[in-house]
Amino acid sequence: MEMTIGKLAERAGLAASAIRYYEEVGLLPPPARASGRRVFGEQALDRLLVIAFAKEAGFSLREIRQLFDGFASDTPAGTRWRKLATAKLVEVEALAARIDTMKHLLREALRCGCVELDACGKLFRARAGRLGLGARRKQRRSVEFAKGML
Amino acid sequence: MEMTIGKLAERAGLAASAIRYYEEVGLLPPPARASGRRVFGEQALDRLLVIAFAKEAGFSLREIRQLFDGFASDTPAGTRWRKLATAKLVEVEALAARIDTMKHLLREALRCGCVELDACGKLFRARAGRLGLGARRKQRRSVEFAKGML
DNA sequence: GTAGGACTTCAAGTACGCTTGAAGTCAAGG
DNA sequence: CCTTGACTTCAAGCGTACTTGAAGTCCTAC
Repeated sequence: MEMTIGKLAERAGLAASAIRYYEEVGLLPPPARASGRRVFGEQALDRLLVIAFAKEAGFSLREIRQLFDGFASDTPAGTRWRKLATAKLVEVEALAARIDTMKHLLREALRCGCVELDACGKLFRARAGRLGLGARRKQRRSVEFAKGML
Repeated sequence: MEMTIGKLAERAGLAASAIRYYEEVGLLPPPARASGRRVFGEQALDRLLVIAFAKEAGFSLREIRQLFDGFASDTPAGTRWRKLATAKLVEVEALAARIDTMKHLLREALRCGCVELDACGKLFRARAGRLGLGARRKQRRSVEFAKGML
């Protein structure tokens, strides 16, 4: 029933350091201690499972905390997290569109017979507008979780 | 024909600091100087267009440099970059699948009537295996460019 | 001659999700 | 008693793609 951080880490498939980190950022409630060491119950594992699920679904740790906060002090009951999930779904769909663009670009590039680098550049000149070049669109990175790939 | 970094930045839709950064990491050849200041020709803009295209297609700056290196010392001619692009296409398709999973998870979550947080955790217990939980899959992040979202 | 604006360099900061290292503590086993 | 192993804390590091700030230089215009 009760376990040390090592056991919990093993069962959750995480590193112990990750669990400490989750605690530090408020994703996991501070567990009981036995002579300094953390002692976790089964609900800690449940929590980690929910976190894993949310991560899989595309939520950042910060967002997951908001999700959890939404559970606690809620209006009707489960309205807040539903809002967040819906918003995330929109983000994910936008991301899917983005991925689709990538696929098209890659296939297009593979079809073109570019051999020389700077020739390609000249090629792009003609249709630079399509890439938003010169448009100086301001970096609004509202899609928090996709940072690595914008 | 010749321009300062400010003009180039404006035409490319980038910040001047970004251009300096590209030069620093070897994406842009060091331009000529006039009393200390960088002086760029039109090909610099071409280069930036190619870089923008590659970024759009999902390549990291490091990968773009490899792409460029491939152009220089090549075997048949344009074989190396084609290899990289093909590999990237595979990565992107994997990513698309990942996004699809996210969509499914989100929709599933929205369908479920979870009201209490820890109840959800118990729910997940039953099918934890599906998430790879407890499997301790080692973080092999070969999909360099998608880091922000794993 | 001097103010302004655009440029220069270099170091450090940003966000995210952890990991790693150093130094110390604790209980059990030989 | 002393080693071993698992734990503790705290600080710093990693990787990506830049941005920001400080301090200095340079040309032009007034």
